[in-house]
Amino acid sequence: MRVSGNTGRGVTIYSVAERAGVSIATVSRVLQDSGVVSARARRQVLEAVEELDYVPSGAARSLAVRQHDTYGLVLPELSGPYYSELLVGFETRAGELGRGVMLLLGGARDLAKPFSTLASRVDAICVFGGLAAHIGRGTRPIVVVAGGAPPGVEAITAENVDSADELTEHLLAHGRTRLLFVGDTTAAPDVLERYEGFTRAHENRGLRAAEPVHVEFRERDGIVVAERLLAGDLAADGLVCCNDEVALAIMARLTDAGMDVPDDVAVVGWDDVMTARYVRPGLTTVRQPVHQLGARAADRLHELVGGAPPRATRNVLPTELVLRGSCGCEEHAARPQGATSQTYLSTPPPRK
Amino acid sequence: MRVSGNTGRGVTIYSVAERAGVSIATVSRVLQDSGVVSARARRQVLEAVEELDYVPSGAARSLAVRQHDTYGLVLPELSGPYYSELLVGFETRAGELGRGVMLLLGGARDLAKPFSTLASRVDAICVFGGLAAHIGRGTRPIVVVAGGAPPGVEAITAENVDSADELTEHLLAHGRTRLLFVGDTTAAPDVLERYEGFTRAHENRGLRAAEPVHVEFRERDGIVVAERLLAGDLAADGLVCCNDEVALAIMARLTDAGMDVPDDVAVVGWDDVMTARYVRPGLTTVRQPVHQLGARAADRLHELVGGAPPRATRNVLPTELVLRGSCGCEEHAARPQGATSQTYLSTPPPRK
DNA sequence: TTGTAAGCGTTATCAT
DNA sequence: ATGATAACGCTTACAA
Repeated sequence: MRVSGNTGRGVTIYSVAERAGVSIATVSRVLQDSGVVSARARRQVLEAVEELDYVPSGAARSLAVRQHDTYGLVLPELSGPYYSELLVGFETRAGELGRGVMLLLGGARDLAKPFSTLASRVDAICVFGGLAAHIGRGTRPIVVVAGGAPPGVEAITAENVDSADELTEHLLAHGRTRLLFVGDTTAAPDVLERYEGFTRAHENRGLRAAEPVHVEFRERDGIVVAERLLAGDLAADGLVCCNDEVALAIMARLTDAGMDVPDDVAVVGWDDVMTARYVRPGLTTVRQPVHQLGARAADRLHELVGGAPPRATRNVLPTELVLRGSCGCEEHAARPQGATSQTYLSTPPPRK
Repeated sequence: MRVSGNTGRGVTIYSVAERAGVSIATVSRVLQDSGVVSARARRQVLEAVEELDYVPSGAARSLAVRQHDTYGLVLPELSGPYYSELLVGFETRAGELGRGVMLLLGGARDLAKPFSTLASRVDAICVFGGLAAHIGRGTRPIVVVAGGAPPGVEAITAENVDSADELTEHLLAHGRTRLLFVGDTTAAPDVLERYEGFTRAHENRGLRAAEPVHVEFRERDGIVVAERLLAGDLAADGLVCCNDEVALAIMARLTDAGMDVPDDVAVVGWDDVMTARYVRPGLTTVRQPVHQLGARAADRLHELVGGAPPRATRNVLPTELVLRGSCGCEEHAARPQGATSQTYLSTPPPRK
């Protein structure tokens, strides 16, 4: 039988109770704002808390209420605005729901151990599509964001096929005849879907789409493609790139070597990064509702934890084309650098 | 007296023990890899874990070991590469130390409650400079990163005064005579330090520095400054901006209006964002060791939790100037867009 | 309105 | 090598 419970050195709820001259139950009540407490008791407890500089043990609370009040987020990295915005959306919504966020970054390391450690500390987990394979056994509620999910696991993703189709058709309509898709379709489900749209646009015109040019996501990978183009190893009058970083790197290298974008070759990308509206010509790209993606994920986790059944159908959020000069659109070509001349193919959302 | 301990619905260490035909102590031993366990027992436990899809309770563990094995990170936002890199550095190092990371984003909301909730769930906290005021009472080990810390609290920051001095002197050496500092010196300690360097460079030449032009951090704020310049409300032949976003926005708007950068006015910034090397002229800027800043913070937290005494002296990390065309450097001015023509004033670190 | 006491699911100390 | 069992610090019926 415990007498004071205040055996250790740390200041606990027992210390506070003792100092305030009340029971630990009362302390808990005022701190949780639950139950009824006399003004006098409340004041004394608050005073004691202040004087003792008391910080409750989240672990003890979690254990007692059998809930961590924390959601986990697993991302591969944090370069560029994409992941950051996803994270912000997630964290913001989680905060609104009164939940904390534990972050796990994929990097190169083996995720198995970190992942299960994470699972032991949170109520539910949101994992980024490309990392879905790392998911262990399905004890915690999980949603996969931006990518395919194993059967039974809920998925939330931005629309890819249609916008890729639309973007490709746009290039085709500009009179381009030899389009290349640049991106590793095996690396991420998103990229594969974009290639599908690329293919579909060709088929709709009775054309046959070229095989994808597999490259990674980074700037240096774009350079490589540009070099191959310049060397004649690759031929194209239009490039549909898996993201803006690659697109921008290609554009820069090509321009650098004396080629003209979009006259010699049109270049388009995905993400609408900041640089896209600062380069000349502006980069035509696809803007994704990344913030909402994150927010939606947090929402769904919350509902799942609350006992809601997982959704069978994929949760798909609409994207929008941002037309600037790099695709060959005349009206944007002449604008000087820095002008944010652009056309939205769907209603632009308010920039947060 | 507890009989099975397995009263609830969840699968606990008791369920595993029962299924494996051993005691919970043995289960704990094999899971923690502590103590000696027979191969047979180990196998049975592992099997039971697998079959039951057992996820340990991090809360219970934390309570027992009186440690969360998690560090908190408090940031104001996540726009641009600055905060992201800080976060990545922090998370990476924390991961290496076997610690999880809980993230709290400042935004507009009141941080008091979220902050103390965070404090109850982690062993130590790293808070970004501008948010230092939100720190409650000092129960947990804390480090402040990129900014001033209250007395007694450890601080880690990038060098600001010297590099600002150097950058300003560089502009002065280019023959510029009317320099303006653009940034809110009251918003962040970092900005104030940069203005100090700006002032010092002037004093070293017997000149008097102009008062700072107070603006926020964002692109739109840069636009405002550019408009004032164009309207003649402000006069300058050189702009030292508190960050690249503002600098780029100004440059773009000015160029747009027919002015020439750097001929009419030189523009420099801070952070070396991606766009800085894609615009023409390239933006001269200061690169900060943000990743290391984060990593160092995680390291220090770890040491503090381990019982090390807080350091009295500020931990200052060196920065480097990145010279491109926007400051008036001839050799970079002529390079076509996209070329990463630049000069480092100190050894460039390997890009991670 | 307040207090008592039974959990919550681990770890770790003793015995055995 | 293994098993009881006492913490760990909190929440929450249930009593008073």
